[in-house]
Formats: sequence, structure tokens, C-alpha cells
Amino acid sequence: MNNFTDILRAHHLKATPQRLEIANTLYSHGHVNIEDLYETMLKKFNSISLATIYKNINLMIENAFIQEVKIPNTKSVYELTKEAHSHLVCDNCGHVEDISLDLSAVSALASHSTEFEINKADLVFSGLCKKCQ
Amino acid sequence: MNNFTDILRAHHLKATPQRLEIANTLYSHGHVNIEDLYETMLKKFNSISLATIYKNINLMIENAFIQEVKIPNTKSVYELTKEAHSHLVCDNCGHVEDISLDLSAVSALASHSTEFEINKADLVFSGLCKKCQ
DNA sequence: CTCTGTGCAAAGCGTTTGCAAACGA
DNA sequence: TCGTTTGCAAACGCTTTGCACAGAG
Repeated sequence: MNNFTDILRAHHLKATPQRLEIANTLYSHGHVNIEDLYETMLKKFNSISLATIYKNINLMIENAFIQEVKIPNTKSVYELTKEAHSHLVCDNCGHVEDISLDLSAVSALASHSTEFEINKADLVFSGLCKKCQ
Repeated sequence: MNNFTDILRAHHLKATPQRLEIANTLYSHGHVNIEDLYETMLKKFNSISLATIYKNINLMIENAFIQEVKIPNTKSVYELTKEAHSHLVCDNCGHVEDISLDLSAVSALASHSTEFEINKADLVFSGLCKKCQ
């Protein structure tokens, strides 16, 4: 019984092979879109259905086990939930990288001038990764 | 001949009443999603088609006249292109507000540690607006 | 054994496309 | 007038749903 099995059960979700493979794929790839996830899953489950992928992705999002990352001009990718962080996306190859940044100063500024009560900050940088420059 | 007419023509786009109304709606509302834009447009053009809205939105995005803002957990909204800025979204009422923030420091940090060549930063704060707190 | 999850096929929904008629320049 | 744009209807692609069977606990 591995880690993902425990987490799934903690949410009263059965640890099916399909779910564990989704978790493993997200873990090893970091960020994947639905299409790539489906392609990857097909290698281990030759008759897996897209419906199963969608049902599980939605279920795991509801249980805060994974998160959707919306990216300008492209499809969303999904990642395992971890501490708050920002993203960098390469406009050329699509590579997505995480970065931990302290946004408390800008958040405070934004909060003060707008009187919003801020509880989340989604920041996505676009540009060119090292390889694509 | 107003301002939007000029801008449209500068992009070799005909200044049709439908296009001018899209521009005016974005101007007066600030941020609108497709559905709301369609509802608003219907008041002036009772037989306007969603296809026309989509065609024009896409055309205007291609011409950098307007921009899509992707928001976590909701539909995208569209806004007239202006200087770079960040957004605040109210999780309760959906209100979207602009804010001008200096992100050069965080961008520099992100760029240095990842070796990305950053050329854009999309930042969306989520929380509660003053009215909804 | 029971109830949840899977896979399939069909339905749903938002978006795009093709085309004839209308319109802007 | 000529090329572009509109509105309609059909097509599309992605996502969701219903249901019978399979599988986890």
C-alpha cells in the first residue's frame, strides 16, 4: 500500500489501479493535460476510457487531491496539490515549471488598494525555457 | 467616427455596428464572458448570432485589440487590451477588478532561478471583494 | 457480498465552419 | 460594385451522463 492509496482512502475513494496510475503519472510528469494523460494511461490500460479519466480527474479535484492550472493560449494542465507556488510556461515547447515565490508583498499591495480579502494568487509567467531560447 | 472605428480600420477590419457594440460593451463593463456579452448584445441586435460574437472575439484577439483572461474555476472573461496589469476576482459575486502592480522583482527572481526568458506575467488573485466580505 | 468504479455508447454543450444574403467602403 | 461580414444551420470536439458489468473492500 503506497502513499497515494492512503490519500485516496482518506477521501473515501477506492484505490483502483486507474486512479493510482493517474496519481503516478501526475507525480512523474509534474504537469499533464487530459490528452497526454490519456495517452500515457493507454500504455498501461489498453481499454481505459476517457470517461474514466474525466470522472477521476473531477473527483480528485473536488477532493483537493489535484489541481487544474489554467494557462494562457493553451489547454489546462493538472498537477498534484502541493504548497502554493507559481508557474512558468514555455511558449515554444509547452514545458511547465514550478517556482516558489513570496507574493506576500504584492498581495498586500493589491489587498490594500482594492479592499479585497485575498486568499489565493495564481501567477503564470510565459516566455522561453532555457532550451528554447 | 469614434475611437473604436479608427482602431478597427487600422487593423483592416470593417467597423460594423456589431463590432462597435462589442468594443463598447467591453469598454463599459470592463470584463465580460461570452454569455454575458451575447445577452448584452441581444438588447441592441435582436437577431445577432453567437457565431458572430465568436468570430469577432477571435478576430479581435488575433489583432491584439482585446484579450482573454483565464480565471480559476470559472469561464474566461474578455477585456480591451491596455497596459499590463493583474486581476482580482471575487469568489462570491464574480466581480473582476484590475490592478497595476510592479512584478519586476518577482519576475527577476523567477527568471534567475529557472533561466526562463520571461516576457509576460499573468496574475489573478482570488478572494472576496469589499461588498462580499 | 455490497457498493463503488469502469468502459462503452449516447447525449450535451460550447465553439467553429460553410454558405447565401446583407452590408460597409 | 466588390470583398467582407452577418446569421443561420450543421458540424465539431471536448466533456458528461446512463447503464450493465467488473472489481475493491
